[in-house]
Amino acid sequence: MGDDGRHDDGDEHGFLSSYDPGVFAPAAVTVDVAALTIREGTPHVLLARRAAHPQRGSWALPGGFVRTRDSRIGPADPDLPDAALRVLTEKTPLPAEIHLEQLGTYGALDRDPRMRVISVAYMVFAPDLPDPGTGRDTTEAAWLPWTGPGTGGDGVAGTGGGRERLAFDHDRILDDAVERARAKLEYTSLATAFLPPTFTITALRGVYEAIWGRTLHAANFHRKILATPGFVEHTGDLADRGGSGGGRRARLYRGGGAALLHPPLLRGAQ
Amino acid sequence: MGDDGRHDDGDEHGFLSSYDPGVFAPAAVTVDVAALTIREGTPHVLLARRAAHPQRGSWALPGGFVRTRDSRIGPADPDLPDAALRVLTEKTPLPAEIHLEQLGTYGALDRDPRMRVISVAYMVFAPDLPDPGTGRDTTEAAWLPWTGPGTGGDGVAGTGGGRERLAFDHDRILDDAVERARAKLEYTSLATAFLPPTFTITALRGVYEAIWGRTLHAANFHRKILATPGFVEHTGDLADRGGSGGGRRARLYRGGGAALLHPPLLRGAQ
DNA sequence: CCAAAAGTGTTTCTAATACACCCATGT
DNA sequence: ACATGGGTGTATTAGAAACACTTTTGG
Repeated sequence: MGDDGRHDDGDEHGFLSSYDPGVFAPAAVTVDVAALTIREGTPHVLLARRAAHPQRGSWALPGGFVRTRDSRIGPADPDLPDAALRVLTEKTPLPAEIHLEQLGTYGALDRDPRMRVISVAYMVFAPDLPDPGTGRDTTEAAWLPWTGPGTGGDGVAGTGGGRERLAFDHDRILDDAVERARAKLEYTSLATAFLPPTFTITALRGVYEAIWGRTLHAANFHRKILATPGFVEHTGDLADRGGSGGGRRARLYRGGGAALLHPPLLRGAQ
Repeated sequence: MGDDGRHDDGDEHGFLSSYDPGVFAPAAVTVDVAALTIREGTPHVLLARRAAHPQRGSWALPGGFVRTRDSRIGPADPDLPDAALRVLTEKTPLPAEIHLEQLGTYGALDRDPRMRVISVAYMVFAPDLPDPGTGRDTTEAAWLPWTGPGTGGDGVAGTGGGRERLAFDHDRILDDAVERARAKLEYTSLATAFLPPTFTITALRGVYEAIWGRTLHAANFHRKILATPGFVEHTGDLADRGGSGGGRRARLYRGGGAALLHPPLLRGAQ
């Protein structure tokens, strides 16, 4: 912010009142949210059909313009995370505890045909949530599987589990989000964000296997988790038996305090 | 971007021509750059004195508004990294190869007193560069030492090597940048970005020691670097002896192709 | 010769991996 | 009884850390 549009030698108060934002050709600022969860062992993402042009009818990440001042639509967003949560709850109800973090900002001049739109992308990691009903704005929304980088990259729908391409550069944002999630599983306790408040070690392993896309050695994983201080803590309870064919009841854990894991869980060799 | 300010049932072309950005109260978008280097074993950051209000005269990260359309000031920035490099080269000349990456975006409603300013922060990691002359816009700029989180946190200048507080929330951005650099040294080849094209293993170790703020075991570090595939490759040359008291001449290396390190260099125990 | 810095050898210890095995529960 | 999944024991191996030592240079 060293380069101002106006050079003013007056006192600070005089400057503030005479400031004219118009000279900077302000851009529109949006937030887009890549909300990830795990269903049936594969990553899913919350998508919404665009109700308006451009690219009306395409799937897109939930998003919307950042509100910079109070209006009849609603109050201004105090900060960017508030805006991200707001656009997300317009599509689906969220539990009280939700993991939200910034992914990055996308601002190529031509990424939106209307005008320069600079989009601050957020990631949400959530446990398996119910399917969204038709939202407040009557836009269709759904949790859809993410099956690999460039899911819609070749634009072919319905082949090999693919999905049509997302609107704007949202395919790239989504791929960046999954790649970030993969990396953060190694050295943070992020995986617990995909699970309900209490969970089993096997469920935790399922998160790693779904996001990393490969199986892990169950016995060693179990030990490694318990050997990492602060990752999980035992609740004292056992899981009530889930349906199928037998097996010992697993112990229940909840997330420990630690955000960073020492040592990390490396996915190098296996 | 699912929430548009205008609900239009017409065709896409009609929508584009009738679109009115004004309804969204667009924010100003800036880029701010935390350019880091290492001098005499401690991290330094490029700062510029603010030439205009608000906070005129305070040190701040180099920054400026993103140009969203061509004007007499200059052409529009094609993408955000272009804007970051532009505002940085206004303060100091840069070498051809420069490591630039996005840090994050800061958009709290009250972070700038003029209006809502959303700032996309970038990081630059550079080898030791000459002191900037007085820049094109006559703003004073200098490489100043970063001595710890909250360098200016208590607002006291001149005590304990401290520095006055930076403008806006730039102290926080700078601290976030250093913390990110610390983490990335572990699992990427980022450290080489702080060095000239060829360097010695000892110089590489100096980068780790400066950023992590502690000494490392020289012999084990040496072996570990050479055991990490793709981190460095030998040039075949030796460093020409630097001044002081004796010592064997070190081999010269250049950066290898690898961006990610397997295994990582953990700073856990040592 | 001596000090200083680069680089290698070697021992010790810890942690990752693989695999065998026991425990608890459902059918 | 037996299949299934949870959890533990243990041997093997790879890597991290500590320390001694050799090599090469400047004074």
